[in-house]
Amino acid sequence: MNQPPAPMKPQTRIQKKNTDLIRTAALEVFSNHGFRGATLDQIAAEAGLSKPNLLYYFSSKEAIHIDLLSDLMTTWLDPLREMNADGNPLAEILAYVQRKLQMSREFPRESRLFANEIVQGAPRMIDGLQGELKDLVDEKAAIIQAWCDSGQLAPVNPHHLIFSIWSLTQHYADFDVQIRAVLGDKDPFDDAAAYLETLFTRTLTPPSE
Amino acid sequence: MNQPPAPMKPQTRIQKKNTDLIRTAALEVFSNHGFRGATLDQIAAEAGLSKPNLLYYFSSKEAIHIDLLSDLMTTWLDPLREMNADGNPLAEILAYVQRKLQMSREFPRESRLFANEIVQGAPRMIDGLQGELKDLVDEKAAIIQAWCDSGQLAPVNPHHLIFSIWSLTQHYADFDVQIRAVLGDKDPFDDAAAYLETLFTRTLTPPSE
DNA sequence: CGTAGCTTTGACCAGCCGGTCAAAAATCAT
DNA sequence: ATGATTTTTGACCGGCTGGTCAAAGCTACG
Repeated sequence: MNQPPAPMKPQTRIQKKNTDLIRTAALEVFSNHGFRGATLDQIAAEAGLSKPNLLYYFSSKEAIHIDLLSDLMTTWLDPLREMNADGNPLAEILAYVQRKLQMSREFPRESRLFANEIVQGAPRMIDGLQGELKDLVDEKAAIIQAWCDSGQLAPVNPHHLIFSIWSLTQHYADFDVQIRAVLGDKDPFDDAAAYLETLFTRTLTPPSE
Repeated sequence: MNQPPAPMKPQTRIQKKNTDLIRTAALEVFSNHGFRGATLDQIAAEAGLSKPNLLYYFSSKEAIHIDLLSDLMTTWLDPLREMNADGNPLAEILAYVQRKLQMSREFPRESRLFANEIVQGAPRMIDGLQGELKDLVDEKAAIIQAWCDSGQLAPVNPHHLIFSIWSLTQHYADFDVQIRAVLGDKDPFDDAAAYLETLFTRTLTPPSE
């Protein structure tokens, strides 16, 4: 049989090499231009392959995009999963903030891919958002609520706390151009880390008394 | 002479009506699909005009987009311009936060148009970012710095404070889909307003002593 | 070395999309 | 009313883009 091995795990070494090449190239192009703005020719050029060769490994442009997004959803939530109900509340949250900021620094393409998709209504992610993501957020929000109730954290709306962490950290990847336009080309991440540490410490430290 | 009146101010009543129709339609389509994802046919349909008719009023698809963006840049910065060096520092900043959040609530399309453009590297806005926007931000950052120095605000990095206000407020427009996926379809803005009030109050209230 | 299966590609296609144009329709000035 | 001007549109075009296909090249293995 001659069937392109698109949806299943790659098997031969050359299949693994080329699907990885394609994923990397597609991430670069999709994150810079969005789904509709990206072309298969661009992705092929970036990957150093011919266009029909891309379509030998993935059945369509959309298949590549979906492949990237489904990978992304899980890895993107990993830092939140690590938040531990048994740790020190403030330390756990500050560590989560720093992990998330670190992801914006190391993986800005992934962040922008995500942002592009959400801003345009997440047509290809809505299921994941309402399922995996909502469940995890609700679970962690309950933990934060418990921390507030026990007086270990100053009282806050737990869901909006999580939204604010996403917002503030991803902003440094997604709006990178704007930030550099204002600050010049100096790397903003060290200052950002210090600022966010201060902001969340002041917001969450319970009133000493 | 027969010259399309595209770049100058509309004159006849019918010109004003149709350019406004087109702007409204284009805002809807561009904000939902991005520049590349939007088509002239979509915009024409949304405006209730024929495609050649669009191009009678605007010389190209890009001309419509640029028209929207240049309007946006100034109105988007208005809330920041209103921040008054002579007012009460904390109150001034909290009022700015609420104005900006209100804009996300009332004009989510404008916010998403802006976000789409920035995330993809702002190819058509970079000049405005490095000019008008940078100048205004530097000016207001100096005011905030003075407030911190005089002890009226807790010390913070002024530029990153401004970034955080942008990030947190625009998030509720740009990532609306994600927020509603987690919270359900209940309007999140009232809770957001309360949360942001708390967050910035705690962050900026100087240590009482 | 031969061959069976995996990989690569040049040539091609149909549909879409931004944009043009000439002519028709509507509007306006007198 | 009527001629001049503005507005509208159907028909069309060339280039791009996602995707196909058959044939050629390559690899692994007996």
